[in-house]
Amino acid sequence: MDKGEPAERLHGLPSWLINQAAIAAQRLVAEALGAAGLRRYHYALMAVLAERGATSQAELSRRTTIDRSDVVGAVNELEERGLVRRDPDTSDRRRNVVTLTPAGTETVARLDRVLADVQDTLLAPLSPEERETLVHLLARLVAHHTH
Amino acid sequence: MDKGEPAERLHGLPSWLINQAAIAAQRLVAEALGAAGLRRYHYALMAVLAERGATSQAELSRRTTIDRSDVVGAVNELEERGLVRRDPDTSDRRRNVVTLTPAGTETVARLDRVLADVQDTLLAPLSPEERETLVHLLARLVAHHTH
DNA sequence: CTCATTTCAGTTGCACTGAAATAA
DNA sequence: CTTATTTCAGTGAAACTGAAATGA
Repeated sequence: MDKGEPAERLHGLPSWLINQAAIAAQRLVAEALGAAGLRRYHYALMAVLAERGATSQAELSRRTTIDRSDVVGAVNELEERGLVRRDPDTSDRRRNVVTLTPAGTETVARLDRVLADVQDTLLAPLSPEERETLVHLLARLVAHHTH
Repeated sequence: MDKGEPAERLHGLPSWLINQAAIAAQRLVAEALGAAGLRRYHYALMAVLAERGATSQAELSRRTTIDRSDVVGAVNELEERGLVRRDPDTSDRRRNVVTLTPAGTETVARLDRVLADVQDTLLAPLSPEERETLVHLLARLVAHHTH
């Protein structure tokens, strides 16, 4: 597709590299999830539900960093597809409690495997030690900028 | 703002970490460039022009990874602000040759410094060696996924 | 009263697609 | 005839903003 190297000026900017890496990552992830008719937000929400069980929408927002208002829409779509249930919380009537359905549990387990493969494709050029280093450095960056 | 740690399931996904890092990076960059009334695409184009001098739009697209059609719009906006000129290429009449104006040269030099500060803020939690490692690993990832 | 939760309505920048017109 | 360049028109996911309604 594109010949012609990216400019050195941009290539030397960490923010640009991170962004280009994110574009590659998102393309691979979108492709993989798209095969299941889902998007990134859907998986993120289901992953949290698989990990924590029944969770309110506000809590889903915090655990995924997806905005509260976007959680609404994504949960709607998951509900339509029969992958989650949304029930009123009896102990706090402001809240909805979201739960994976059996179909949702099955789907997220399958997507876990699909996404594991995606990680492998994404990190293909790096050795296991380098992958670990990268993940560690990114985790520290992310922690620093989200606290 | 947000208490509540991100889910472990997501935190263990390199693609998720890269994405979160990109969100932080883009927020800082957008904030810095926004003060000058510009966006990321504008800087990327001007950085290439500063580095290479007069360049066609198709070549700008390749060097920035910005889509050809988006280059059109961004160059329009830079032209309106008097930061670049767009002249027909006499030797290939399909092409436009884009050049930085004196004001553009001045602006991009200023933004270079602003963005250098942004990189420092972005990488704040990492030591100089760690920054180098991160940049190196990301560069290899990006190279692998854009060739 | 203040704060948290859900929801709606809207915005913005970014990445991308498809196709037309022009010219190499 | 095929390919490259510019441009237009439009799409889509993602991240975000502001505010209303409800209830702790």
